[in-house]
Amino acid sequence: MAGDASLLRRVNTQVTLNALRREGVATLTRLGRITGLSRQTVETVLDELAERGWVREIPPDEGVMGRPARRFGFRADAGYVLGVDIGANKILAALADLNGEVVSWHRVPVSDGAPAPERLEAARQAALACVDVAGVARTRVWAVCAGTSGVVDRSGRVSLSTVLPGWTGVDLAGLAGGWFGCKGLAANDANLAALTEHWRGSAQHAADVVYVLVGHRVGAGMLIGGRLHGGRTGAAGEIGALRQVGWEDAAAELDTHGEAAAVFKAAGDGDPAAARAVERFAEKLAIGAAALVLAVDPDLLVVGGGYSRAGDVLLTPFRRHLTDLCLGVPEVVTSTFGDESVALGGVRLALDHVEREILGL
Amino acid sequence: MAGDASLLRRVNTQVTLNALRREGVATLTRLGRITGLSRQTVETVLDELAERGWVREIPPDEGVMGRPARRFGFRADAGYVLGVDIGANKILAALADLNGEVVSWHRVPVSDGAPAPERLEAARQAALACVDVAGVARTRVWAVCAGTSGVVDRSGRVSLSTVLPGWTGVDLAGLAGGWFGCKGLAANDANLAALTEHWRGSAQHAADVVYVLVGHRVGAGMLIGGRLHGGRTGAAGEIGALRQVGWEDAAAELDTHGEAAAVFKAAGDGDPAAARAVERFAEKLAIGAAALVLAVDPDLLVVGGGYSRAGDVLLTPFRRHLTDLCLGVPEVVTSTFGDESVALGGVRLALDHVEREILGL
DNA sequence: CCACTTATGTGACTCCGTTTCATAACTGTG
DNA sequence: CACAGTTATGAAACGGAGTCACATAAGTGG
Repeated sequence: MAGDASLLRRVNTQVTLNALRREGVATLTRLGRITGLSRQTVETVLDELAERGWVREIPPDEGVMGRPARRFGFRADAGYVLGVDIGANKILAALADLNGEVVSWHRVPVSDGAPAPERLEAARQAALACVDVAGVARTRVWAVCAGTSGVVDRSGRVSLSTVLPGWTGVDLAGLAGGWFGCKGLAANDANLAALTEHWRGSAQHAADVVYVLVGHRVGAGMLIGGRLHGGRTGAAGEIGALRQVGWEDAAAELDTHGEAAAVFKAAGDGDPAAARAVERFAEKLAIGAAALVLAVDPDLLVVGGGYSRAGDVLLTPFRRHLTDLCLGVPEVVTSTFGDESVALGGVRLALDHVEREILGL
Repeated sequence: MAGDASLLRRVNTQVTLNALRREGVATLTRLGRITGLSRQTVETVLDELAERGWVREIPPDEGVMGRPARRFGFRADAGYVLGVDIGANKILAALADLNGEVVSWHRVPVSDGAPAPERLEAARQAALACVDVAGVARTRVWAVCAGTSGVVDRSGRVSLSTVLPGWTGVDLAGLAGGWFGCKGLAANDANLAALTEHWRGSAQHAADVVYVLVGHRVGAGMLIGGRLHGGRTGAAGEIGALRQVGWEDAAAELDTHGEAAAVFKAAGDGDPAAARAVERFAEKLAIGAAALVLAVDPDLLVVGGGYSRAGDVLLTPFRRHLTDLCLGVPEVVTSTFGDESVALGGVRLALDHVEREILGL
């Protein structure tokens, strides 16, 4: 609780490292100015960090006035994190360095009805391949985070899945960690997508975000205070379970009109039957979204998932119904990421873990 | 961002002060053991705090072995905070010291239909009287927090009130601060009640709490991560606004059966008509509660407000319907506080402000 | 009154960070 | 190519904060 002098050093190390991560490469003097520390302090801190492998000294810049300054760079390649989206039809893995820059993608198809062991094996293969083709040693993966549809509890177990066969009860976090002998995490896909939008997408400046994942299945995730909010059992956002909301059959009903993309297209082209179907879908979507909006009153509502590509054809009626149902409607935007958002969210969550647990704080 | 030696002192001062607040009165040696600091450090810190008025030296304990130890006590009476519940029929003010111990209550009735200026004047009078009868100088009130029904935005303005006449648009926080020339805060009543339950009631060990305030009017508040979550506009929890939920008319419908307390009593005594009315009320309540539970998946659901005194007569059907509607139902308990919960929540919120802004951190 | 117990007081010491000033290592210009 | 100008490094002195060890003070209990 209390601190002695070493606390000061820990704090300043953290501050310096963060500054360097933002800068990429920086001289001692510059880091001193940024952090408010003296050059000497920054120097000893960086020498320590270099010894521990977090930071690397880089040859001085040439052709500038004055004595060449010692330069340091954050070793983003000291470790890696992996995000894996385990979906109904595909598995997508993303390997990123400690700056969160993705260095390798790997996608494999998987069948809708694949039993859990087959899906898990495919995920494992994809994860390993993603790392191997990047030429990264498997031991340098420090954390893995899997994302999937369904309810994922705090420990990373799938406690309920209605779409993937045999998926309920799978200990995703444990298994994913086992692939690389590192920390394993798991979370709901909509939650991870929300995290991605907050990290690099359209929700960057919002603290409280509701993300509605609209596709063949409809789900929702949320961020409260900039942090993922899963709730007691990981089921936060599962408003679709409420009969009065009817998310369960909204997509199913739309499907009766044909391929979803085609229905949206037809509606956009003025086909009245398709327009009515989209209208009904938008209304059902809006009821659930309204319940979430009224419950948490977010700064922003992000609509993502495959069907969000329909754009205004879906969004316009959706906004209209939402305005009808809510007191004050937050800004509604579409996701800026496609189907990489879940894997990227996994990268972000794994990175959060690494920053907290390994970089210390 | 970065810190020099004085940061260390600030941290350790904070730690020591917190320890002393928990202990009430403690010797230097004991504080040293608790905080992990050396006796010397604790001593200089406490001498500083004594000089600044936060802490007072207390005559040594007698009749114990060894050399008498210097003892210090937190000066809980250095400042005070005030919580004011501005309700439809009453105004209740609570004055508390810096330990949160209430030293004075003051209650005044107010008419249902009183216009805003009259209600505000009554609140002001109650607040001042509450302080005056306690013999506390008005200048020693460091923060005031008002609680009221309706939507209260971040700045403490009532942005929407459907029950109190002329209430929409009132700058409660500003006015309340003006009464004592100190910081003024304002929040929704259900939110404050939730805070009280988390502070001293049945929600002490829950991080995410939904509080449903059940009375003539039904409202909800919530805590996320132990902190009040108001949302963008302060409307978080206002699920009653959704037609599909029907909280608006739930209470109104119950009222057609007579005085609510009497209806609950009759239902408990086996009157079938009353039982049906309660059943319908419980169901409507449960639909909204289920929406909140599914949205945020809290650790705990607290049922409070006047009608919660009905106990199991209401709670049993409520729980049944909730179980029907939700995936996994959280623990459901009744509030441990009566109608003081809102004023107490005001005390807590004001205290939070004082701790953050004045005690520093 | 003396042994025992417990807390205080003091001085030396360590860490960490800052300031200051001299010095080093470049660029570019006459 | 020497020299002014610029920018960074290196070293030493210093001060704040915390710790440790040990001597000393002020009680209690027989």
